[in-house]
Amino acid sequence: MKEKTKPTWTRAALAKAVDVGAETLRFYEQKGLIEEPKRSASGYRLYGENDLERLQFIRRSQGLGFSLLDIKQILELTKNIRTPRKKVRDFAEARLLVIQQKIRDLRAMESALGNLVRQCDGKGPLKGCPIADFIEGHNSNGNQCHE
Amino acid sequence: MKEKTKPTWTRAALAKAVDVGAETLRFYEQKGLIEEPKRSASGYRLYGENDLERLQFIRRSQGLGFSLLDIKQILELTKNIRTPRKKVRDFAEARLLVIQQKIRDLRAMESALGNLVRQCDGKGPLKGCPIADFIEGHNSNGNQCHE
DNA sequence: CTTGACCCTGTATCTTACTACAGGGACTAA
DNA sequence: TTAGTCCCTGTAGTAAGATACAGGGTCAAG
Repeated sequence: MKEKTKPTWTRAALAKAVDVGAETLRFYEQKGLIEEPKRSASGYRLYGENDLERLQFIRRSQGLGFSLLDIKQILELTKNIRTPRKKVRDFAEARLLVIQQKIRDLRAMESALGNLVRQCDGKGPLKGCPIADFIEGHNSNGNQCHE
Repeated sequence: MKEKTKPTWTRAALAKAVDVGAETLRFYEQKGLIEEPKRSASGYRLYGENDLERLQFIRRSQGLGFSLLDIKQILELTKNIRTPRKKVRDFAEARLLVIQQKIRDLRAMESALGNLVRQCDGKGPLKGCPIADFIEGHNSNGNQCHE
């Protein structure tokens, strides 16, 4: 419990630092995604380093397609040192499967679009259309494609 | 323009086949994501194979984090054989960048969670906590973790 | 020839994740 | 001391993506 001079932010300052709206911080607080911050004498919220980190985690996780509820659960699980080991492990394993499936799906789409970009280079007729293939569920039939 | 006996579905049947609610089909139709289907004499919607495929594409794309608007745009682009080549290519290229970034982010999370699963195997103390690392923005400091 | 499952239209409601007031207090700079 | 810009609380509104409901027509089985 060392007590070095922790930097603090006001609401708008923290919001700016993590690139969210100031109101969003109040919203996250209501939803239990961030802790209730300390207050100044006049009742202003005063945020610390930990709030900054937590918010950055929230935004990164959202970017990966997790809902605020998902994020809340993983934060609750991991913030508590007393959480049983197995619970954290099971949660992480379940998430891992979801993530791995997403990666597989994205790679399929990447490959389909990558082919399109390579083949649709703007000249000559096409042999097949990877987008059309993808739309039709990865059946590789040589359709006509974009003139 | 061959006219083989195309299978048709009613609204509920198609909805079941692609695992969405029946009302969702009407919603997608309103939003222009699927074409207005043919109607029976009494006004019932009659869907065909192409509707099935399109809906499967929509659901896959949604699973990859694309909005209905994104999906509508790519469908509109690709359905029209007359779409200029360059437009399709540019769109695909932009999408490709987004997809590749998502894959990178997901892999970072996969790796963090994968480490957690391997290290938090339920026995002994931990050297570090990959979830905590991820929360703190990939700084690898050896924190305590879940007892 | 009725019952029950489906269909039609139009509109209303719900969830998630914000975003925007309204009405008032606090702090800073001139 | 008076703007101007922040802050407070509570509540209302928005956009996306469905999902439900009201009031009625259709159709196949028994």
